[in-house]
Amino acid sequence: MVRQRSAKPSSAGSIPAVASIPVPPAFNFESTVLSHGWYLLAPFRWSNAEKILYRPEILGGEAFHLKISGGGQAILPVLAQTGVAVPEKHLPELRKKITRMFQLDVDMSEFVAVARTSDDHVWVERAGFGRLLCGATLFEDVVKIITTTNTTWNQTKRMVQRIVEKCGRDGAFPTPKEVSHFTADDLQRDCRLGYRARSIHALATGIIDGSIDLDAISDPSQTTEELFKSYRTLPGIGPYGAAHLLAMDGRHDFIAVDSEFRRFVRDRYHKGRRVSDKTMLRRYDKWGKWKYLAYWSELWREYRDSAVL
DNA sequence: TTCCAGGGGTAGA
DNA sequence: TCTACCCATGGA
Repeated sequence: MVRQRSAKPSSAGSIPAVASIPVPPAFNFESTVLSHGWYLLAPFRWSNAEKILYRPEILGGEAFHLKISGGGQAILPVLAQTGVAVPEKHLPELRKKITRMFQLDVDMSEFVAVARTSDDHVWVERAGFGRLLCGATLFEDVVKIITTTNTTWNQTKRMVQRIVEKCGRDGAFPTPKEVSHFTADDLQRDCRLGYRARSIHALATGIIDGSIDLDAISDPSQTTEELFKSYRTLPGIGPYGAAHLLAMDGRHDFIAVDSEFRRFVRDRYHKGRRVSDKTMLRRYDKWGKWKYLAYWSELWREYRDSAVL
C-alpha cells in the first residue's frame, strides 16, 4: 500500500497536516458507509449531520477514538478529540484497517460497467454504490454476521453493543483473545446472545488455540467456490454467512439467502406469492459474478426510497 | 400462546 | 442432497 502524507490542514486550521488515505476512482465515502447496516453496529457511530464516521480503534495496543471523514480523493482518519493525525508509527496498521473497512482494494469498475447495461441499475454509478462497509478485521465481521442470524435487526444491534461493552477495551471491538476470556455462558447471559454464544465463543477460542486460522481460511488465492466452502467451516457460519463474508471480500457470486431476500424477491417479482429459493436465485443468474451486488442494489434503493437508510 | 426474525447444526432418509 | 427438528431471544 502506498503511504503518503497530506498537506491538507485540519478543521482547526492551526493544527499540523494529517495523514490521508487515497481512494480508488469514483469512490463515494457516504455511499460506502451507508451501503448496509454495519454503520449502525458498535463500535461504529455515524453522524449524518456531519457526514463523519466515529470509531474507537486499538492501534499498537493503544486506544484511539477515530473521526473518519471522506471527500475528494482521500479518506481522512484523525483523532476525534484533537483533530490531529494518528501517530506516524501506527499508520501502517491504520491504513490496513481502513482499507478493509471501505473495501479500498476492491475493483468496482466491472460491476459499474455491467450496471450501465440495465435500466434499473444505471443509478449505481452516479450514486457511487458498490462497496460494502466492513469491520476492521475478519474476526469482527464473522462475529457480527453470527449476530444477524435468526433474529431481528434490533436484537443484532443490542447483541453487538453488549459484546463491545463486555469484552472490548475503551469502546473498541474486542479481539479474539479478549472474547476468549469469557465462557460461553458468560457471553450468553450478559450479551443476550442466545445459542449464538457457543459459536462466537468457539470462534474466539479456536483462533487463540490455533485450531482456527483466519488467514488460511480467507486466503484470497482460493477460487470463490473454495473460499465459500472455507468460510462455512467457521462455527455459526452457514450458506448465508459465507455468502455475506464473500461479499465483504468483494466477491458477489453467491447471494446470502435470508428472510429479507425472500421477502424482497417475493414482493417485487412474484406479487407476494411464495416461490422456491431456486426460483428466486435464478432471477439473478444473468449477473454472473455480481449476483449479490445486483440484488443488494435493488434492496438498497428500496431502503433508501423508504428512508430506512 | 404462538409465530418468527437478515440461519446453522445435526440426524435420518 | 434434502427434510425435519431444535436451538435462545424478544417483539408482535
